[in-house]
Amino acid sequence: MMVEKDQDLGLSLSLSFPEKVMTNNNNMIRTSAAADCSSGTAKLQLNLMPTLASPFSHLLHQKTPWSTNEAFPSSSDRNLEACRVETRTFLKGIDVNRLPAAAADAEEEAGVSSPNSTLSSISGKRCEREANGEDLDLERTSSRGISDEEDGDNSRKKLRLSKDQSAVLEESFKEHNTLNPKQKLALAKRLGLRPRQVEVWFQNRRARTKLKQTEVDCEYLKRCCESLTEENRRLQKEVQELRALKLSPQFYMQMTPPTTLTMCPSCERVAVPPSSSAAAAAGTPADHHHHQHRPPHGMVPARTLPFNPWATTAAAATPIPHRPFDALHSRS
DNA sequence: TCATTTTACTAGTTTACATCA
DNA sequence: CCTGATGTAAACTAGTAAAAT
Repeated sequence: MMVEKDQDLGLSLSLSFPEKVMTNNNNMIRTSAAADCSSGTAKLQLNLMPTLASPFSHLLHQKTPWSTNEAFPSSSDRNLEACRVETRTFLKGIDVNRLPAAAADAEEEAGVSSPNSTLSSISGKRCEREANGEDLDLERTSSRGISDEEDGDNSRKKLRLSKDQSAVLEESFKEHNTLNPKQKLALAKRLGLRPRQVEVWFQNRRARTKLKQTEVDCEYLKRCCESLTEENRRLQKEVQELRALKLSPQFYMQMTPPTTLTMCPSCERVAVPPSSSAAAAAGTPADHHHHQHRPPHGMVPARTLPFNPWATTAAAATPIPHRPFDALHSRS
């Protein structure tokens, strides 16, 4: 899990989306997530890859848990559904999805690759193609694999795919989430489906994939937002406390103005200017270390105070905590 | 180079079907 | 057993972008 490292998210989070994720049709779905889809949306298991700049940019072709049959949607649901379909099929004694061989061959011979231009399509730009009434009739009959009397009404029958058909389609989808015309025809022939059905299945499958991805992305961004909000809250509080301390006269009298402070980039200790006699007498960082700590060029101290609460002394050799505020707390 | 057509896709919707209370 | 609500998947529609003509 990437988001469990909240402290990493705090300041160095990069929320970049994959390039063209929503614009390039071909690449769009290739973004994927390693989500545990067996749990739907509630238990999204973010497997967001920390090595990538964007957690959303891993490819679908990578084997993700939920791109497999058993994980998407859920193994139980799918198996259950498959069992249902199988039972139905068995009871009916005929697989209604099976396309009559002649029809399948006819469609294959047509060699049409376009979804909407396929004669198999009753949808899409159908009206433009309705001139081919003969082929449409063939389509209508063969697509349902049912008798002509049922074909009379305009209600479209939705025929669930069998377990085997779904499995093969899933397998194929794992290999490539889009199909070229040849693959589509081959798959349709193998499964006894119309190419249009195979195509629709892939379209819907891509849509489901994307939906899942969106859910994962949403979850991730939500967590990022929470983390950043928390960090922001913490920093605001810190600022407030620092301001309060700064306004306190007691503190103010003891404190060297921040402009006189410098921090050694190598040891991250705060140094006082060498002009400070008190600091020099106390054996200040200047002599604990390999080089002189001076205020940055052009930074003239507004005033020199005898005691610098932030400066380390030789006696107190412990490194100053990274945050001055923490140092102040530890002193009190 | 520009206009038109074709192709392949997406997002959103509809519909049929299964399940469950 | 019936019925309505609900979820899911197959199928559809409208639209877009890119390639082809």
